[in-house]
Amino acid sequence: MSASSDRPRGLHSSVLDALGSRIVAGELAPGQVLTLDRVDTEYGVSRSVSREAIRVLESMGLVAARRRVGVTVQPRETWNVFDPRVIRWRLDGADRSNQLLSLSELRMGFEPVAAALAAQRATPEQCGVLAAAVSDMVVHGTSGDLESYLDADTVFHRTLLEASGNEMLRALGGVVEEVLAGRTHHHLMPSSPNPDAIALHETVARAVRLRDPATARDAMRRIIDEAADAMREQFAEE
Amino acid sequence: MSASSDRPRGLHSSVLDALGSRIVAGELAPGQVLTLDRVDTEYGVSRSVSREAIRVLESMGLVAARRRVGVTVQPRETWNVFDPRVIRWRLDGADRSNQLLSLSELRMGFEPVAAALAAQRATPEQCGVLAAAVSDMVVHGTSGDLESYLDADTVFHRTLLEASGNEMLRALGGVVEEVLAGRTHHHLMPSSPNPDAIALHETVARAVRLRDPATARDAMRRIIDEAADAMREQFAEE
DNA sequence: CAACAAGATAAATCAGACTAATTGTGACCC
DNA sequence: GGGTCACAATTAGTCTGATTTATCTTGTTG
Repeated sequence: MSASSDRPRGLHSSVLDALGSRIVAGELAPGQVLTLDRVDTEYGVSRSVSREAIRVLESMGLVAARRRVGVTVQPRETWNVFDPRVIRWRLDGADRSNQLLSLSELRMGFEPVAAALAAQRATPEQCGVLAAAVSDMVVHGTSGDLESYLDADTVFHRTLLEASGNEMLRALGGVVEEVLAGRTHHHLMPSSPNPDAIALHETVARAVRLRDPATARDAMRRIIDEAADAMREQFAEE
Repeated sequence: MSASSDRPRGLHSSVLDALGSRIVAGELAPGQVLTLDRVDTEYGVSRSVSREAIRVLESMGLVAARRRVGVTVQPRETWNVFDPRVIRWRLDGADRSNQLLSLSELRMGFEPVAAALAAQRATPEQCGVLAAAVSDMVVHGTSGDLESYLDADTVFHRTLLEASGNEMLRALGGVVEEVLAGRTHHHLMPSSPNPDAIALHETVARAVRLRDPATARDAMRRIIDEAADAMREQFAEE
C-alpha cells in the first residue's frame, strides 16, 4: 500500500476531509452557503474544530467566509488545484477522469523539462536508482505484478524529478505519484504494461546517465504521450 | 498596481502572514519549535486565532503540530511550494532570486505546452485579446513605460494560459503573474524591453490564431529562454 | 537492565460569552 | 413613489477558561 490516505490525525481533519470531498464532488455546489452552526451540529463537533476546518478550506480557495452571510462554496476557478488534498479528493470522487486528463496534459509540460535538467544535474547515485527502477519495471512488468510495477514506476519518476535539482519540479512528484496510483487502482492501466513504455523509461535513464538532455526530453515526452493514449483507450472501454 | 497584497482580512490573517514570512525567510529555522502559548502572547492574540493560523500553516506544510512537543517548523521539502502565499512570501523575502530561477525553469515546462494547446483551442475572442496585448507591448515597450508594459505582458500570458483550456495550466497564471511583477518591481528587467521578445510574443499570437501548435510552442520556448537569460544578466550586474 | 508505572507537558477539544461587521428592513422625508 | 437613513437581526470573529487526550520523561521495581 503506497500512502493513499494520510492518518486521520484528529477530529478537525475528518471534518475537513468530509467537507472537501463533498465540495469537489459538486454535492455542495458553488454559491451554496453553510453556516458554522450547521457544520457543528451536522458533524457533532465543537466550534473550534469546525472553524479550523473551514479556515483550511478557505485557504485552499474552496470556500469564502463573510460575516452575516455565512460560508459560501466557491467556484472551481478559485480553487488551489495544486493542493495535494484537492487533487486526491478529485481523484477519489466523480471528477476523476477530468482530473486525470488535466494532470496528463500538465505532465506533458514539466516532465520532459525535468528529464532534460536531470540529464545535466543528476548525481551518479541518482542514475543508479533510475537504472534499478527500470530493471524492477522490467521484472514486474513481465510477471504481471501491477502493484510492484507501480512502485518501481513511482520511484523512477520521483527520482527523476528530484534529480532535476528544481524544488518546484520535485514538489510535483506528489502529483505524479497520485496520477500513477490513481491510474492503476482505478483500473485505467492495461492488464500488462506496454513493453514500449518500459523501453522508453530505459532510454531516459540511459540518456540521463550519458548527459544527453535532448534525448532524455524526447523520450520522456513519448512516455507521457503513451500513458495518455493508454488511459484514453481504457476510458473508451468503460 | 497589480494586486500585490491581499486585504488583511482579520487578525488571524496577520498572524499567518507574519509567521509565514518568518519561516520562509529562515528566521524560524526548520526543527525549531513554537508553542501556541508563545504565539498567543508574542502577537497578543487569543488562542483561537493563533490556532487557526497554525492550522493553515500546517496545511501548507510549513509546520507540524504534535502533542506534548509543540509546533515544529518543517524543512523546505515538505512545503506546498505552489501555494500562492508561499510564493509571494518567498518573492518578498531574502529567497527571491532562488524562487525566481526555480519559477523560470518551471515556466519553461508548462508555458510552451500551454501555447500549443491554446493553438488548438483558443476562441476568436481570446485571439483578439492576445493581439491587443501584443500591440500594447509594442507601444509601451518603445515608450519605455515599464509598468504599462508589465500590464500588457501579464494579460498576454494569462490569456494564453486560459486559452489552453486546462484548468491546472490556468491556475499557474497566478504564478506567472508573480514572476513578471517580481521581475520588474525588483529591477531585474532591462530598462527597455528586448524588441526580439516582443516579436516572439507576436509570433505566438499569430500562430495561435492560425492554429499552428508547433510554431506557438517553439516561439514560447524562446520567450522563456530570453527572459531567463535577461534575468541572469541583471543578476550578474548586481 | 528491562519493563512498567506515574507524572508532566502541550496540543486537541469543548462550552459559552461577547464583539464587530454587514445586510435587510422599515420608517421617514422629499 | 422613490431615495435616504437609522435600527435590528444575523453570522463570522475573537476571547476566555476548563477539560481531555496523546506523548515524552523520569523513576521505580523486578
